[in-house]
Amino acid sequence: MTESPRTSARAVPDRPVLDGLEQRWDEVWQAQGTYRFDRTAERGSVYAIDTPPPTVSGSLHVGHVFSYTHTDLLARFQRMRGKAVFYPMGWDDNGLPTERRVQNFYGVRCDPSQPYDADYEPPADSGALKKGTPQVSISRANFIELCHRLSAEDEKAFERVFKTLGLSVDWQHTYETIGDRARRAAQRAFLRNLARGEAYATEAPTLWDVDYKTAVAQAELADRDMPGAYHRIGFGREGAEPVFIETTRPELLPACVALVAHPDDERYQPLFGTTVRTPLFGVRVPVLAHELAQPDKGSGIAMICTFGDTTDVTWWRELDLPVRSIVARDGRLVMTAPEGVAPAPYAELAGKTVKQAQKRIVELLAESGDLVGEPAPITHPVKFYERGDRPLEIVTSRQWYLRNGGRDTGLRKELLGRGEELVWHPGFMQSRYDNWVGGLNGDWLISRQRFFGVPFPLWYRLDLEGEPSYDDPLLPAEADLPVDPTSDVPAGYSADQRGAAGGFMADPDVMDTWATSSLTPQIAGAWEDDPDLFARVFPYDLRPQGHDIIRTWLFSTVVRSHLEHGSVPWTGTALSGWILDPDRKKMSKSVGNVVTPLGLLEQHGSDAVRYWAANGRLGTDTAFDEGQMKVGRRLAVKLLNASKFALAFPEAEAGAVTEPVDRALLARLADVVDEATKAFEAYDYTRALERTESFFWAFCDDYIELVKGRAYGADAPAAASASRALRLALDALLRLFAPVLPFVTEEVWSWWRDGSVHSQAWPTSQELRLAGAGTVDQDCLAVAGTVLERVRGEKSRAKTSMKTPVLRLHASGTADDLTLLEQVADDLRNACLIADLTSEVGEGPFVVVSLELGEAPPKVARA
RNA sequence: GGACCCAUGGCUCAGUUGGUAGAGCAGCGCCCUUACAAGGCGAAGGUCGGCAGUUCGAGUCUGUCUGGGUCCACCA
Repeated sequence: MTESPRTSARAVPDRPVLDGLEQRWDEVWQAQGTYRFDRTAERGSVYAIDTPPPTVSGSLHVGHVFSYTHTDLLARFQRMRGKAVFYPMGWDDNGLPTERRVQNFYGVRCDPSQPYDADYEPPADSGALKKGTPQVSISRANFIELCHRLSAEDEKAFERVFKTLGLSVDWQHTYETIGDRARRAAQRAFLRNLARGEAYATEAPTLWDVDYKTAVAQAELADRDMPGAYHRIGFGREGAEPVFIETTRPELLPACVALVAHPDDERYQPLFGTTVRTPLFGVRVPVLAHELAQPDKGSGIAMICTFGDTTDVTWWRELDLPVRSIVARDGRLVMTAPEGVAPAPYAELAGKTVKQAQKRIVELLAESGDLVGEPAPITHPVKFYERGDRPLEIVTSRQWYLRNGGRDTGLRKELLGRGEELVWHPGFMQSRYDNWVGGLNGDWLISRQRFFGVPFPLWYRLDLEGEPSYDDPLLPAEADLPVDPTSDVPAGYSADQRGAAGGFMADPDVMDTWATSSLTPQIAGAWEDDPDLFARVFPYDLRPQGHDIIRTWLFSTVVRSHLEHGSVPWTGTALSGWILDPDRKKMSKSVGNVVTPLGLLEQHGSDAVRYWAANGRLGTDTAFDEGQMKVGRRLAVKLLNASKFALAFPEAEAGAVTEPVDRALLARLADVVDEATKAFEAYDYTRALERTESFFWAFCDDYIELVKGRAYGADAPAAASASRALRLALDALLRLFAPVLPFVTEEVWSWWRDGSVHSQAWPTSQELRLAGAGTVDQDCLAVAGTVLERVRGEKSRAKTSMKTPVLRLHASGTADDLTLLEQVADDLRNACLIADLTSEVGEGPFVVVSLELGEAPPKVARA
């Protein structure tokens, strides 16, 4: 492909092409600030978007291209409707994904006990590390430096993809979730939550990832089917047969604190109130009754361990049982047996992983005869951290929580009410929200025992023994935020008092990434930092996002806004669907990594890829379909060529649309504008595109063919009417296509118009009706279409060229039809090469009665 | 176990308030026609997952079943 020659800024190229449009127009848009937010606009004329900050942990994938295009379509429509569009971009670079990427990329591990090394440099061949390369321990500060370094590189790459894709983001409004502004907002919001009693810390059993060594929240859980086995184990009784339980976690036997059966279970009623002895470890545990025990499960009686699953936690709490923990935070069994547990057999398990311990204890139980029969294999769902590799354990630890209605019916109702206030696109997605909020079983655990995150902004006083007092933390002033309590010093203390008796210590934890992400409206809108801006954008108009994170991002954002501002964070939300493999599965990582966004954009062109994305309705999963991209590319090419044709004739004076066909075309286009507008207003960009596209192809195939002869012809007024109508139609069409095909429409616009098409007003039917001289009968186009179709059909059937003349054509229809025919007769003679066009009044619809083809013209070799 | 979405020609999908189905792609045939051959034109191809209802009439409303998919819950 060669670059189209362009002699001046306003000329139609001889051979227009799509290649290179992305770079050329992105540069112009950035230079001219085409998408800059007008921050003098009043709230009423602002359209504010709470853009999803993509996770910066590698590369964007096809799904991003898909859903971010959806947002851009809506943004561009709103902009053309006269709104000042606030369309920021954020980078979600804090949290575990970045840590994991840094670990793998540089082959390092964060060890908070290491001192900072100012001269540390990661290995030069980073990024090509083989799996299993031993990780180098570096300090927390060095680790965080690497997080910043790597995420900054990724963010540059992401920005390039988004610009190539043509997102009309205002790149002057960007933020990072680990940036100062985000940390300040997250800490400020937390301090206010704390002051209002919405945030609290407590020591309790929590779900724990043994690899990441952090607590995780309910919203981050994922069930995975895992192989397991029921082990039937006997518990000894004084002077009676043993009681048999079945468990999938025999390794937790040393942590057993009771047995439990349903109160109505007659088999076990005699045992309630008695005690039994755990095999191997000889601990005396009570047999208790609780409604949660299911008689039909296993043997109907379960062992309660501290802690095997969340039901254990419930039993432990409600039955007021002691703690006998054996699983440490690294996923290994503690070295010392809990009190009362026989040390000898336990010593065989100490230090082993849960998996290893299970293997050994099964051997021990088999040897001792306490294991009955062979373990019965089953497959059962096991809770995982959604990013984790090993099943979650439950450990007791001190954690921060934020009230989210999980333990408070009143708050839960209010939050359901907020969901009701939102306009959901599509509407059925609200049930996801309702399901989730209705099913919450605890408050939101917001603390993480990690490094690259927003630290909790507080310190604890140390008493004279050096023990922290958690009840009255030392808090920073809001004006001092953000703070890092591990390096900053609380007011009234000096740095050398850190960790000293009578001094202070930092809260060691960072916030859950969602605790920051839930504040994206506040961060992007510069809450408190720039009250003027915030007032112009909040509450936002739109939250676009994936439907998989309704329970996390969407819900948590509603929670924060409800607590802090007493309102919804936005008035509407648009949920994009998944990208599916050609075999209808969710787009797999492997495919997603092979098909890189930039590669796609380069191969098909951004407009073509956007066209494919625009065909995916909100909330609907869409197949990854390069065929659709080819169709989109063809559409863009067609737009270039049709525009070139439409602009080939001299510009006529205003009001020169006189011919019925021309006026009918504009009238039909006016209807299309109305439909597209209505669809876009309802967030149905797909329908808007479909209507526009359908009109456009008819415009090319029928209308242009019909008026071509007249436009080239010598009848000046008639030619002027065609030229004028072509330009009016093109003008409106370019604007209708502009949200979907920003590059090609801008290119064509630049051939004959000033400014950017993206700054123009969205077309209205009114302007077309005015230009097209009011209401006209569109049916002459239908009559012409009937003739065109028939003539093409006959020529095709006769396997002859479209240049073959029609000697005679005879049509029949109502008197009205024949009047319409008369209006288009000249154009039809030109377009179809009809020598003799006759008609008669007849019954029924307009129809071509007969036609006779002439001789095909001699084939002439083209130059 | 609870909730939600989907099921229309080989493939991907339209079908707005109910009136006997539309498009694109693929396949097939034809055409170098002065905007367009990485193009254009044309013909063919479905009775709308099954069943039962409401209705004069249902792809389009109700119930039910089947088959996909998703979310949540359970997970001794």
